[in-house]
Amino acid sequence: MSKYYSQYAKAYVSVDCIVFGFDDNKLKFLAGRRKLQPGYGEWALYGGFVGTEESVDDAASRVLHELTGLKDIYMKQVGTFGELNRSEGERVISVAYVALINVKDYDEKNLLEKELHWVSLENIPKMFADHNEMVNTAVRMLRRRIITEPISFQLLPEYFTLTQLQNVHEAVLNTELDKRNFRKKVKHLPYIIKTDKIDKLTSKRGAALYRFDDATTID
Amino acid sequence: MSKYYSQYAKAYVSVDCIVFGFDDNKLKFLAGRRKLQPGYGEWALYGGFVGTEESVDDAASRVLHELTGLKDIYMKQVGTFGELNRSEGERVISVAYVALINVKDYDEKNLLEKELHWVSLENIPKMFADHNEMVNTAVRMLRRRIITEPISFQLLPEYFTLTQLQNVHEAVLNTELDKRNFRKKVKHLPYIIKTDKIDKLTSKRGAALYRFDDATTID
DNA sequence: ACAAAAGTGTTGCTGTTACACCCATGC
DNA sequence: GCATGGGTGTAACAGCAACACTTTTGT
Repeated sequence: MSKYYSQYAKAYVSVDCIVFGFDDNKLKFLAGRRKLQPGYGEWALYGGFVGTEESVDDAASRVLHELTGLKDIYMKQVGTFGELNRSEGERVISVAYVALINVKDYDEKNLLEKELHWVSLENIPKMFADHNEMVNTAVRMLRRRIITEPISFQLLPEYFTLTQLQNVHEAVLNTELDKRNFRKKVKHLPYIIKTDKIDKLTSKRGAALYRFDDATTID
Repeated sequence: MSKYYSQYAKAYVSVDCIVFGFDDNKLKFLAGRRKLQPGYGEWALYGGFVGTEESVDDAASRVLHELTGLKDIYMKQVGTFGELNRSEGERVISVAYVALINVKDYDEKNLLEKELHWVSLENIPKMFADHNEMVNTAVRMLRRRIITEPISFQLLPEYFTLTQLQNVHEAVLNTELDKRNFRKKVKHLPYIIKTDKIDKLTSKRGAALYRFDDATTID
């Protein structure tokens, strides 16, 4: 292996994950107390360093798996944060990733073991370094995407009611939506499929359960 | 300076620039022949390494200035490319940036000195490493942005005709647009201002010149 | 019986598309 | 006078927003 670039400086490259979940009709994300210096004990996103034998995207997948126990979850690059002062001591450049999960799939044991919390968007604490900025960018990205791309169901279980789906949209967009208009729009979406299952838990009358259809998303 | 993370590996971090210009009614970008190993002589985007005393965004600004001689040009992060095999020899992670310039502001001397070319989107050569992917991502981003954000004028001189503006949109979106509908829409945009100047160069009758108004973009 | 959530249509408005001709000027 | 690009309006249409009541059933 020749060293073509040896006259330049290297930097640590890390990934930080904004994992969104939908719970209690609120959009929340996972954050914990930092276990490393610098910033030990501060609120922070869960992250990790990019290893020598993995791509940056693979590192994000790995870290997301460590964090959630889940595989193949929705994940997108948010952006790269490379200010000089973002981490004292050593130069660290961080690539932020957003992920969407169904909180029911998340093993609560992880919260205790890793001392993580679901943080509601209304109560975001001051976080380590530029992590607040990462979260803000991720939220903006999610808001843009949820109206143009089929991703909202990623925050729900396999089978969901239209009311739940609407609640997700309302929580993400931080607005109220008209029930009839919302349902009308959903009817035209090819990838939201009505099933013959009925949910009897959340209402006395019972609500039809829908599911997402992967097959119709190839466009 | 303590070394908190010393057990992890570092990587070279570079920036690569996709500089778009509009010329001959076509959308083009700057590319040249690579001057470094690996990949010497291959078609490549212009790039550079992130220095120890600059942020990643600052590095992109600096590289864009080297490349174009221009300051304060429109610039956005496209994404970070961190596959293992993207550059042989050493691990290099690259952050791609897109920039928009008015080709008339570009000093043609640079083309010769740096052996650069304006490459039309229709004739993109096979490029070094993942640079083709970077360009594709940048084009997709530009197409999305041009319909939602006031950026098209960045590709034009300070004063421009509506026909020129329409040509920019057509070149970026790779579609034909209806002249009357286009002009109707532009009339409603608060940041495109009609001036009393008239362009007599491109038509016998003369066309009204418009300009972009920064003040009305604060929303 | 009543509380609680599910479900359902219509109307007006707004923005988008499709479409064809006259205007001013340089040559 | 004619070729060249500049400039303009209208009608159909689609998508979006506003709006209130009935249904089902567990308690």
